[in-house]
Amino acid sequence: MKMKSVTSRDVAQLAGVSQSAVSRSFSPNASVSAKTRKRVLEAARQLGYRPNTIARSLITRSSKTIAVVIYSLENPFYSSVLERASKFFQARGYHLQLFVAPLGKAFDEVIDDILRSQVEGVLMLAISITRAQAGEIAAVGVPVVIINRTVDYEGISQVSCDNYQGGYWAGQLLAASGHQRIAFLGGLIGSSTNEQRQAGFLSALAERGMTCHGVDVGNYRYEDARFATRRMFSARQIPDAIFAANDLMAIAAMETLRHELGLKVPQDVSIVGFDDIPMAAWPSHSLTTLQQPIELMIVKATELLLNQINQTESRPDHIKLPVTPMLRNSARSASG
Amino acid sequence: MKMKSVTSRDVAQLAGVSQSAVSRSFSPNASVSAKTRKRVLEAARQLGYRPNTIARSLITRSSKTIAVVIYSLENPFYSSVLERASKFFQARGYHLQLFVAPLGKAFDEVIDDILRSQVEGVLMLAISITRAQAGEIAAVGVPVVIINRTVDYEGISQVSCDNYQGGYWAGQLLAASGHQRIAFLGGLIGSSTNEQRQAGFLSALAERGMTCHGVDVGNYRYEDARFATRRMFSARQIPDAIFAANDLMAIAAMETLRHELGLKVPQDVSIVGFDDIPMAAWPSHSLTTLQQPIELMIVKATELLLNQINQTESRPDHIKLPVTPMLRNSARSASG
DNA sequence: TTGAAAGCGCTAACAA
DNA sequence: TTGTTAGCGCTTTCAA
Repeated sequence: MKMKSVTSRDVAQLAGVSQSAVSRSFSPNASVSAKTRKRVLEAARQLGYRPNTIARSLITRSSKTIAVVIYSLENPFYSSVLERASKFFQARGYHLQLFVAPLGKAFDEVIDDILRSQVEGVLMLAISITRAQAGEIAAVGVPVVIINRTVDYEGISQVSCDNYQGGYWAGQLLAASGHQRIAFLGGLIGSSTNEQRQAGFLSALAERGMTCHGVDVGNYRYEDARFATRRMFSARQIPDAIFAANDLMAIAAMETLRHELGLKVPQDVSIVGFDDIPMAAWPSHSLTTLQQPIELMIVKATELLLNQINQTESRPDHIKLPVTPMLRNSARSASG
Repeated sequence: MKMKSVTSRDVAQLAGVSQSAVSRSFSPNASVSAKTRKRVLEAARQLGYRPNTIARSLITRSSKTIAVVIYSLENPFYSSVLERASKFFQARGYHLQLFVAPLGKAFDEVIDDILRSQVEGVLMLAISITRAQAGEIAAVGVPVVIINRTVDYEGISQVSCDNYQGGYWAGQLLAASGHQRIAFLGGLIGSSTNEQRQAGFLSALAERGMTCHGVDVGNYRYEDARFATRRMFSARQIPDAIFAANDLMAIAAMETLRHELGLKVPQDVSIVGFDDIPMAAWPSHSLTTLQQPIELMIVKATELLLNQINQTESRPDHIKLPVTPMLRNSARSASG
């Protein structure tokens, strides 16, 4: 659908000025007389002229575009992050280019794609990347901030919450309230968040001389977590508490226990989640969980990115933010 | 963060060929000898060269970018739509530029912004636009498809489900099962989906000689719907059924009734929603609802957009897809 | 098949 | 403050 497309030249002609006068009239602080600018803007209006961002980007070498890479939007936590990041960047005059990361090596092509599109920064949400991939991006000099994943590569900024501390708190809560068989419902295997949450959790148990009753994997997804729950509760010795590595899985476990296995939460089984998605606060679930400081994470991540883009204090950084326990009713606090 | 940035000229020099040979080597079907291309690609690899998409766009006048405009991601239905649309376009070599539409007249600026960025198409998700705004976009000649909103402007394609039919089905179900005081929990006032769902609903009631017991507004949002529910149930005569214009509000109503007002669903109050978001199928909610054919909507919308972009059969079109009733347990089917 | 040359629409020196 | 000029990095004629 190509149209004639009005150019600054057309406007210049109509306004009876030079083409650069038109350009200047559309630059916030360029030296143009008010009179010229007025004439130009009027001519532009008449012709329906709009500066071509692409041509501008080519010459200024700044696309004012940030790539946001996300794995999936199934988890409302990341919809929320995406929405806020989007508003944040828009307010600062940046465009967002959305990439849904495919699995496997197709991801390399996405990286290539991103790099070709001349974005000024990359924001990755819960995307695990390899050192090689990190290096490839860094070589081009595009600032990257990863939210909720740790990558073993300096030169890439990271923002996450204190996953270890969160896991530790969950373990401590469940152990202290007399649970005997505490299980872990894990997220994506090998993801840093999952490992850190699990490590904190295990260490809290260990401090009380306890070990984890069992581990299964739900890949941070609802359906997978339901299967995992069924497996866990088909054993002879069933857990009396579950720490799930995110809320979506915690709720999946809760639903399965209550509506499929006839168990009561928290009377028979306590459940603790992670994230504090909106559904965790829905009364039906009333999930005890660890709240991630989503707003603060966005602010930090975007600041980091923008600072690197604008060279002000451009060192990459690793930021770890505190989590907030949300005590609701899915885990009993005192018990026999 | 500007880098030296390797250009095709650098590659040409290293490979000992002309700059245009480099360009050709990166075009799928250009006439280059295998030998030349190999030499070029090798030189490119050595230098870490990647074709600059912006420069390419400028000359080919095709940005391979689609703007997606969304109002909010609070409703998982639209996260889901966004995720699928994103995958769909990525698979076809398009980039997605995400715009979260602000309210009020700031939206005009977003439109302007979109138009300046030379996108090849615009996909709007549940965005209400005025005739004036539609005209502005159409004047530039950028194809637009709106999902889930009707706009009174030919030249803009629309894809939605049969909202009227869905509302009608809900009204019929509730009326036929003996409910006496059926209320409507509305979405965004003035939105076409809301009006159509309500109209279908009312007409089903009217056919049975019934009228709507009451109407309140939840703006398609969870919290607003909770307030609306409290208002509805503080009246002397409380409803014995609610049709909510989307699932998020239906669940909000259900939560409020069960956990705040001590009413049973569906025994005391039946609830029907619209959308069939994942949470509707969660056993706790088990929400009877109308499923929108989300996959099909995306396919149709993206096809429409791509066809218009590529001039093949380029007429704008209005597509209305059928909804599927999902009978779960939030509405009783027979009653006294 | 290849290279030279002409721009895409704009910004940014540089003079005037 | 203005116009002229030279490109940004690429694709695409046009000849060779």
